[in-house]
Amino acid sequence: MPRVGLDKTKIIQAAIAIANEHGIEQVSIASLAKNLGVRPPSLYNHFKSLMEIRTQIAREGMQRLEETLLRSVAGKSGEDALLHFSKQYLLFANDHPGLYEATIQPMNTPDKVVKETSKNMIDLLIQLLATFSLEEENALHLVRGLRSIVHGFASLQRADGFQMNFKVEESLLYTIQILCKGIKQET
Amino acid sequence: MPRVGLDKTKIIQAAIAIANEHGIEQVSIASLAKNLGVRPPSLYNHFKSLMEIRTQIAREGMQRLEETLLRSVAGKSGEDALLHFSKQYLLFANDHPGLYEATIQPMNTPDKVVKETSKNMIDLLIQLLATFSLEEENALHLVRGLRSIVHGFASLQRADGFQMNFKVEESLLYTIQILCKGIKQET
DNA sequence: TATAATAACTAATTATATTAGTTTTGTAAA
DNA sequence: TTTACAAAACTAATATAATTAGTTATTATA
Repeated sequence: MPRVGLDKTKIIQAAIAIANEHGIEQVSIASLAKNLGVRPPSLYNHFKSLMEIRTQIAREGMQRLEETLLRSVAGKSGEDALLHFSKQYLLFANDHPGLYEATIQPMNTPDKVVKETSKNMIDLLIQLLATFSLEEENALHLVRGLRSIVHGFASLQRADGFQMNFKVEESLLYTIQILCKGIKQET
Repeated sequence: MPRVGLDKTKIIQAAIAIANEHGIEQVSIASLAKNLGVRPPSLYNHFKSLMEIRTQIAREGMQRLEETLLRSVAGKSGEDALLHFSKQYLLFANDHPGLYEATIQPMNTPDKVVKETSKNMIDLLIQLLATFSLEEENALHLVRGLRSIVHGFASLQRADGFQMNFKVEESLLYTIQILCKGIKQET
């Protein structure tokens, strides 16, 4: 019975690797145990349940995404900021598909940390829109619109909903540009 | 052993009901059997696997959604058509949450019928954008943008991603209006 | 060195999908 | 009307999953 030396961090890292390679639904106690060279019940020394592991993945995902987005708009404003925000959002979903997947699913399962990080991202978008000096209610409408656009692109892209042959990133940025044209006209 | 008189239609109807009430992930051989008053293996006389049942739900969902959308834009064009399209898309996702959920998931699982119906919806959006006489490449960008918007609103709404207190439908329609403002300026 | 915490284990429970093989029912032909 | 057959529904069994209870052994520390 040679001790493997597991801890929460190693388990979550393995879980994220599985999620990114094979999808979040492939993260199971069984697959994790096999990957870590351990029997399934051993994982219960570190986590209470599979759901707790999934929630932890979601937290990590949200936090890394938030950091990425914050970095993407540092020192930028207006349309420029929105374009960089959107581009990095899409890239993140592309580079860490399982992690991104995990961040969406558990909006059902209300985890405090996940929800709070999500709220931070909304606040960030509100800040980015501030440059356009919209009426408050309209700004909130557009925050939803922007979230929908980036999330929509991220998930439809992953789902291969876009079967056309030219770049998805271009489409996203073009859409944001057109939206900004409309916003500028509005104010 | 009194025969219950199951058939594919009744099974799928029960599955859709479960999906709409409790989510697509709650549609299982076990839950279906219980609902239909039958032992789990009996369902295999009608479907090869659970996946086949889920695929069938997705097909139904896509077909009903397509019909809804076609009806929503009959006799309309331009911005008006886009607004009605979007509104009905969101309503559909709202009224048939499980059915809508089913239509998204299996973009991974490539089912011919589902993909074809999906393509029809893209073609419909292309038609709707025709009024704006955009360059072809830009029109394709915006088709993706529009799909992302409606899908983004539908899924974020469902996931309770929108915790603010005013109407989601308004936000969607406002976003579409702003986008149209931008489109008109583009051409 | 002895002890206490705990990592990892085995064994067992419950729930799931699925397969094989059996019984029974309904229908259609003799 | 009877017979025969296709198929609906069943029982029994297998495989895999999550989880719990209880055991053993390792490691850190007192």
